[in-house]
Amino acid sequence: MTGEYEHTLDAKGRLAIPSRLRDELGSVFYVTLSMDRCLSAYSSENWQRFSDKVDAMPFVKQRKMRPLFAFAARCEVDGQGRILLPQNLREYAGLEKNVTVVGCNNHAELWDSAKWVEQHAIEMTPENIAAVMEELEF
Amino acid sequence: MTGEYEHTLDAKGRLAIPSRLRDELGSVFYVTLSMDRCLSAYSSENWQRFSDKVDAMPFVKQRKMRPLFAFAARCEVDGQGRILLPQNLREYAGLEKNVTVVGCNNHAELWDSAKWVEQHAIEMTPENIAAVMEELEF
DNA sequence: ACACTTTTCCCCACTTCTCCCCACTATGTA
DNA sequence: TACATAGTGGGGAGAAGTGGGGAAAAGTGT
Repeated sequence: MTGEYEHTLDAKGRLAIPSRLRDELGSVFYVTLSMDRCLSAYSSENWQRFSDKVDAMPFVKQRKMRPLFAFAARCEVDGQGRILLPQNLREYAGLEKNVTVVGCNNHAELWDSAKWVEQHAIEMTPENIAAVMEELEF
Repeated sequence: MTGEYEHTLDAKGRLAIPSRLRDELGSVFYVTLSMDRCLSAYSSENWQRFSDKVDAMPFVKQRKMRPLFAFAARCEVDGQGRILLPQNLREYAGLEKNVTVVGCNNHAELWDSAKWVEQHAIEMTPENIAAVMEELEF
């Protein structure tokens, strides 16, 4: 998944999924918390893989993973390609009106547009790109 | 199982099961004690798996598991999707009126809403989320 | 054994919210 | 210009959650 897409959250808390990402996410996918006060969306297959991984962990470790499940939402896209984003997730990520959807290879991230602009400014410098490529050994 | 759902315990001690979790828990499931003064609900299949696991343990260890069985309740959901929660379990978890049901991958947890808010505040910080994701390597 | 209380369970009624559908606009394409 | 696709907004049917009445079942005491 690639690209950044600016969308708006309507009064009912619905968010349109960019058509470019719709195929890759599928008609049912999962949204949960992520770092930096953003949300991550995973396709059903990736979520299942993740869920199985946690299932195989010892009990005490499973408990630490709780927030990722407690705040996860199973989202079904409606006829217009939108999902209904639960309130608690919107609050966590500070989503009000303008939301930027960012393609991140195996998942998509949802950012408050203003926050994304800041993050974006940090990540998009030639210095940072150089550092990234270094790390990549590509 | 995912998501957090706020519900109310009525005067008769009945608790509505969130419709999103109903399919996964089934029409008959098991509720027992858990850590942090909360209750855990397991589907019949998962309860069986748990029970088998304990069965395979040495005798002395099995004895230590006793409270989990002694206080477990077999719950059947009624026509309106509710269960009747035994008094002793309600007391253990301090459930009075407002209950939060939390989806935790392979089980659901029942919390007094006020207690959950505290727990929630600890787990939901970006730092904790970052630590969890690190551990998971996902 | 009987009456009486308490608990459990089934049914109905009301309110709220989710989800489905239709309509409008903007943008891009032939 | 006509057409298709993507994104946005809103109305309304139906589901979900909540509360309460009353019959059946279980427990208690005389």
